[in-house]
Amino acid sequence: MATRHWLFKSEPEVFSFDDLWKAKGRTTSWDGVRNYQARNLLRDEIKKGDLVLYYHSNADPQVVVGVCEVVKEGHPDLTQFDPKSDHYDPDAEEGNPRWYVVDIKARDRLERPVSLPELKVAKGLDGLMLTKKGSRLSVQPVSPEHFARILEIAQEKPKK
DNA sequence: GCCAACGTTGGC
DNA sequence: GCCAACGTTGGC
Repeated sequence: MATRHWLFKSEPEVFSFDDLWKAKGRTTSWDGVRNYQARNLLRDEIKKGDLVLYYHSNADPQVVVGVCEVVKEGHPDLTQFDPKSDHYDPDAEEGNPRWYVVDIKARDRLERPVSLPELKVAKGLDGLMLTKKGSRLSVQPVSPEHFARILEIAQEKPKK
């Protein structure tokens, strides 16, 4: 199957691309997703070898900063069973997990971060979910064309 | 800090 | 099953 492409949002205050870069093996489990649409993608759609754009939301500025690779496909998010976790879900049953993660490994830092305003005005990114109004999904599909275009923009000089 | 957009919950 | 109330996300 062809490699597919995704975009994951993270608040850098919580877990930045630098944090991932410094993590053991530059790898982390993408835990804490508590939205069913995103869960379905993590559990069913996102495959080993897929590529992920790492996006900093709720940041100043909001930027795409790096590329990661999926190194482990959907498996249960253990934080749902941990009462001490912020992501604890009292309704999740052992043996019948409700929430899933994939593991991602940081692969490349972009030449430069590409900001949300740039993505909005860039040519060739029509229909990108990230720039749609009201699009809050924290795990989003990205078309191969859009993915390539964003990497290309990162190679270009920043526009003021 | 505000608030629009959207998702979830729960009463009926 | 409807929908109002509430909670969260995330841009501004």
